[in-house]
Amino acid sequence: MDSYPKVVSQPSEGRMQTCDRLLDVSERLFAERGFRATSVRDITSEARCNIAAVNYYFGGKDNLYREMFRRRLRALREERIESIRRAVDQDGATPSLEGLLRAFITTFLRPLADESADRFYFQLISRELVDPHLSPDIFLAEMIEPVQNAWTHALRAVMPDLDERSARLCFHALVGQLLHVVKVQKLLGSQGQKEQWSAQELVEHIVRFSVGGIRACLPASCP
Amino acid sequence: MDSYPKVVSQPSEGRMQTCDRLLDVSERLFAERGFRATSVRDITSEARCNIAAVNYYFGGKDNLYREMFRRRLRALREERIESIRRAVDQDGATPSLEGLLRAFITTFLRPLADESADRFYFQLISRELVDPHLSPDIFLAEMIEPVQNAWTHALRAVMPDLDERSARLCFHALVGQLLHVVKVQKLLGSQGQKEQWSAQELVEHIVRFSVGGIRACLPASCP
DNA sequence: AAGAGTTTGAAACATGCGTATGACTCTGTC
DNA sequence: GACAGAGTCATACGCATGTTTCAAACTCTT
Repeated sequence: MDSYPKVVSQPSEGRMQTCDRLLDVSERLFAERGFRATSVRDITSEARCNIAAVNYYFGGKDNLYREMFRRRLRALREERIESIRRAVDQDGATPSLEGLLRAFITTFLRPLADESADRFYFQLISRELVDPHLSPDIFLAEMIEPVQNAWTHALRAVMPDLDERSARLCFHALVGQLLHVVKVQKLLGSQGQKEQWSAQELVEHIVRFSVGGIRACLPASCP
Repeated sequence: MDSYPKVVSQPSEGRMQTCDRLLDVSERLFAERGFRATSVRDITSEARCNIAAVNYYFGGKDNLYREMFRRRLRALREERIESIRRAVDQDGATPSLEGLLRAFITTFLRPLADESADRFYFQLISRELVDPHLSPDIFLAEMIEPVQNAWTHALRAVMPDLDERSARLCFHALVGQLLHVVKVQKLLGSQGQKEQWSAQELVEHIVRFSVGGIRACLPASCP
């Protein structure tokens, strides 16, 4: 599409290329401050390069944002779908609802680990959902829809009596919990708040809550 | 605190005062576009007054935002707490979990009605959670904490076997669902998406899901 | 009617923004 | 050694922003 140098030379260079530093720094700053609150000067300053580099490599701030976002989107999506798939046909015979949930939740929260390369991506997605700067179908078509489809399909394999509309609603109920709990956790942490939860505790709670929630959505009560 | 005119004269004037027009317009624009993307010129232009009015009445853009936010905060909080209280001791005898949930969810979603005076407030809160522009304790102390306390208290009255930590987590799970489902609904609506849910359907689903979720968080399984 | 106090108005100010330009350095090729 | 091209740099342009200024217009009391 565009004809900017992008990553022309192979990444064999020992030192990090300007292009990658821009992507890394902008990922962190966009996540921490948001798109508009992050200036090109902030980014290039922290990336130790000239202002013109953004336009030279990406052709503008918007394109930098888009490329930064796309960079991790595919990998993250595939990781989630793959984890769903594995949870369904892991034990061959009877996959459990709880196993499916635990697998998805764990994978979903993995980027929050402190050492994770995409630990800023979570905040970035939260921002993009509330205040989109990408053409909406990018995130919808390349993330939400595929994952939702995989999950809904897996869920209905585990619980055939659940109708599809309910299954999709359950998916959003689950994702809503995940996004919100992380947000609240961070909000309470920034304050000198006493009440906190460990990651382990959060996962366990969401698993239990969602197992109960999904079971309750069955037409009649069954196992 | 500040010594700006604020609403000095009584609101007996037939025509709307500049001050109120500024609050109304800014509420809508801040909700639709976000804080930074809304300029003072945009606001004063739509409010049909001079740019200087914002600084004259509020002393700056930030204060306008804060006052606009505070204006509805107390009423909304009291409405939610009151609805919780009413749900608990309505029938005198045994309040039901489902009744408590339905009451809270309905009240929570009420501002989304098209004619509601605070129909923009929902989006505003979503934005403020992800990208805060108020000192954090304002929203935490004047909204989240009081409502969470009321709800947790009511929930434990209905289900005494539920421990407090779980009850608080259940609260956030519920709010997370509510905020996210609205977001997704809007996202799908902006696209030419086939799948949509009616407000009625959403409420019913969240009630069922949450009733099941909360029951599943009990230490041992009981009625 | 006069004058004090309040509210509006047009214009300007300083700042920060995204982007563009042209010169410079470095590296590899002939 | 000359050349070409990629990358970097300081700098500047045009524009939008929040805020300020100060005079004009209005409102109300006396």
